[in-house]
Amino acid sequence: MTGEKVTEYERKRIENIKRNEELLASLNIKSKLSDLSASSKRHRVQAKSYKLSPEKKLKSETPVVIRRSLRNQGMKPDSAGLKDDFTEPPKSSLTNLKSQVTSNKSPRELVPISMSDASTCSQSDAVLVNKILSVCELSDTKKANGKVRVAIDLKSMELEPENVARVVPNRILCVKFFPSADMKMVVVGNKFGNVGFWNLDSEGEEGDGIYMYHPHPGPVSAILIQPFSLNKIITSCYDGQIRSLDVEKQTFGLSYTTDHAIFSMSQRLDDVNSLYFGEGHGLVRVWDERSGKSSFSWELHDSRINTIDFNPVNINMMATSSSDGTACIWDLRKVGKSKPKSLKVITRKRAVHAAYFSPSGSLLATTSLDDKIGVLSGANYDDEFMINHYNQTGRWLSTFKGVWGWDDSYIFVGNMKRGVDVISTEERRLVTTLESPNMTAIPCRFDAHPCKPGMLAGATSGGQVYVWSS
DNA sequence: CCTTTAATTAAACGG
DNA sequence: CCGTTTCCATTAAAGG
Repeated sequence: MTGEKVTEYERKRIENIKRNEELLASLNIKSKLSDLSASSKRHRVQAKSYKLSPEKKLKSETPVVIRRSLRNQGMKPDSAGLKDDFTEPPKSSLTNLKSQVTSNKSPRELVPISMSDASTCSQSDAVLVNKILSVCELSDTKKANGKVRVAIDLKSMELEPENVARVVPNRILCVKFFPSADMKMVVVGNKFGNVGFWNLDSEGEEGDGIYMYHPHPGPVSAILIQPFSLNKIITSCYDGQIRSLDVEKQTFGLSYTTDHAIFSMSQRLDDVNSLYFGEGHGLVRVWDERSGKSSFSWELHDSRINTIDFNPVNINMMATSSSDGTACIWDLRKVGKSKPKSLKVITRKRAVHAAYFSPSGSLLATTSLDDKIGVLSGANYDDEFMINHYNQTGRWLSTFKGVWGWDDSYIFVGNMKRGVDVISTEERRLVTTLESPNMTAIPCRFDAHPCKPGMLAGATSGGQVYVWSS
């Protein structure tokens, strides 16, 4: 699509600007170090009251180039990530200047990064590590990580003030609950490559339950958590990396790297060793984690793939949504050298940003920039009804993606008036909007807690997370 | 055709 | 409280 080329140009331009900025930042980084480290402590203290944040942004010295403070990007004062898709790597002066003030690894480097190196908070994260590992060590009989499928009462859903927090700075692109009923913990990824953890069960514990790391140099596009190995958290990045956090080893390992952006990632329930991700301008790649090889790659779209999802019941069925204006359902039963068989193509007027199967697998919800949410149903997904829904989030907000709740009844999607619209598939209309004075910004990305009915996390473009609960 | 510009938009920050 | 800054979306329209 022509839009893609504009984006490419834009990216290139921004990269150059960023590079200049990095150079300037390096020149006077020493004078800023004290300020940066001093204020990084305050960040956590104020994390739950974003409005009163005392953080000071580093004042820009020149109005021409776009400048962002390292702290504003959630980075340690000495770490910096550079991407070089379009030009030669910045050698010489910049590299040397940086090496004078840092011995830390850049998140761009193709090696594992330890959690402590990636941590952006001064406080110890031992409580977080212990929490995750202790739930992992529960005996199988005590474990409660089964996915629930129940009807919920929308009226019971509320947003308590203590379930609001700023977990990371800036724009959140993805949010995910740990798939365990023994935990109320969300993980988010933001535009700067930060991965933030928020333990909502941190009552009586030290700190506020919020921990932040910087394992990626760019936007985090997806988060996967293995239901049966909760200590393994996989993240993908626009800068072409997939990292796998092993909480036991306390390292963000590097699973895959490419020059192309990774916009989406998913996993089949029956195969935890394969990652499916959308790479570049329409490629779906299947990566075998154990062999470290790409088992398949298919050119399925003409533009970026925004979501990949698997039918929870018919496990060979995969749905993709793309900025080429289509959403597709694929049959993965016969994948040899050729592409999977296309079972269904939905064509929309504009980019499609999500296509998710319902919990029973019999419905497919699509969200498109053409201001419609579509629901496919029927034996071959031949029936479709559309709901008008304003999806123009503009430049500063992540796009809306309608997600399913705990059964096939409802789809949850953000709206531009700081509410969560709820669409009933039974009534085929918008039935209610979740609103709360505690929701002071627009929630764009959602995740329903797989084991706790009524618990829904909404994430904003300002780094906040709202956890609604019954 | 391809390339480039402008306009749009919400929220955090700071004076 | 209000003006400034954000700048990895997206599209339409203008320009070559």
